[in-house]
Amino acid sequence: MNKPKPVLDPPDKLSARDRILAAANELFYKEGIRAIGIDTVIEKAGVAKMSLYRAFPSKDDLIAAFMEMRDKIYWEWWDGVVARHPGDPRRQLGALFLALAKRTSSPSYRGCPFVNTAVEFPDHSHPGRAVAEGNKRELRRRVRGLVDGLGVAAPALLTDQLLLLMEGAYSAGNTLGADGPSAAVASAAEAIIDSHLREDRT
Amino acid sequence: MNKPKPVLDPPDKLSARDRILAAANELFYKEGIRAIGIDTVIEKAGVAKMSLYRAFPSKDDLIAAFMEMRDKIYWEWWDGVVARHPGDPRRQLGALFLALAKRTSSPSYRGCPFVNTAVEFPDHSHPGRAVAEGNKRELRRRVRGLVDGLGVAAPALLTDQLLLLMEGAYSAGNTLGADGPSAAVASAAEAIIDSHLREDRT
DNA sequence: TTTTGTACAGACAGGTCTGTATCATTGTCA
DNA sequence: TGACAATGATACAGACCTGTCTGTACAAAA
Repeated sequence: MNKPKPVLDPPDKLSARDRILAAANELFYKEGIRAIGIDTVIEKAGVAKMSLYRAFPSKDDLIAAFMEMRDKIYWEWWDGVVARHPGDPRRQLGALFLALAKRTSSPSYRGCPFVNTAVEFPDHSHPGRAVAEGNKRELRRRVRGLVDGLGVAAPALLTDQLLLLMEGAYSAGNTLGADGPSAAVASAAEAIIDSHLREDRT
Repeated sequence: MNKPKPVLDPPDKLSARDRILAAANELFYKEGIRAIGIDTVIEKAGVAKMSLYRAFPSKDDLIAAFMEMRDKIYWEWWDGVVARHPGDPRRQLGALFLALAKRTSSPSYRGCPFVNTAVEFPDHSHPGRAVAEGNKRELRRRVRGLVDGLGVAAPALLTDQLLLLMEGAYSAGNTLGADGPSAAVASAAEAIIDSHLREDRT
């Protein structure tokens, strides 16, 4: 009888689960996971509390799902950039670092979500942190794959050096902001790669 | 009733304030600030709750004091490393990056406390975050000071590239651990610096 | 001795957190 | 129409959080 809500989400084809995940994605990234309570998530998602706990048995499960969603999006972005230069690892790396510089220099950038989750949850057995660490291991694996295509003498070293630049851009984008060092990441990668190629030639 | 306030701390026993700060330093760094409650701090410090609130009006004030303590320690460490090669910015940078590699490759390393606090508190007006951002700005200023001594053509760019490596070592030390890329930071810095010096020569 | 500053111990208030229980409502499809 | 699954609304439990309050102990200063 009492109907205070006029159901203002008409063709909301998204399921409650998807709306929850979308809300958590935004809130967790922008405000931090520990800072956001379940009530804030369900309010933003426009969903009942029980709908959340039916889809995710606990907050940790929601955090893990949030991380897995970010992981999936990340590699889709990665594949999209890499696909622009098929068979050319040198250009693929260049494009990745250029895209990275742009992304981490955005004013709304709040750091790498995987790093942030690792910071908020020191326990390695936390399901969210586990996904985050998996992302970083996969990142190392993929960069190594591209570096191997360059034919340098020390591919493992170059891989790690490039990873440092990527992680640095993520972190500096958060702490120093859009005017920070993140914009220099592409040129730094070029310099490092060139130094390895040059050494290879001698 | 003007009190001269000699404040002779008994050498055998730290003041309540110092014990609180020491406990918070350990707990906040190892477990995260939001994860640690006041009760945990006072229990570890062996101190009454009112002793904490007399020394620090609020938890935020304790966080800020923790950050300031870390900031002080950080620059003392920095000055100690730099002092080993007076008047030689090239060697000073090399020593800093070598020390950084060692520090961030320790198994107990949990990331840069300033970065971690910035991650946990997105609000720029938070007193703890303010100190953290100040530390990063000062870091940029100091690196720039050393780079200026190298006489390269693009000191601002080299500064930012080196900062990316430093931040990357901090971050990777946390997410990828002791076997991660952090150990490569010194060689990466050498390569970047050399590339600038070489370009300068041409 | 009296006063004062500092500290410990513990109860408590008021709020927020995660997670559960119960019931009402809606949309879909047979 | 009727059954059923998904969802909404809401109250609640129990834990934990920050911060306050009261009372006690002790040592140094006045």
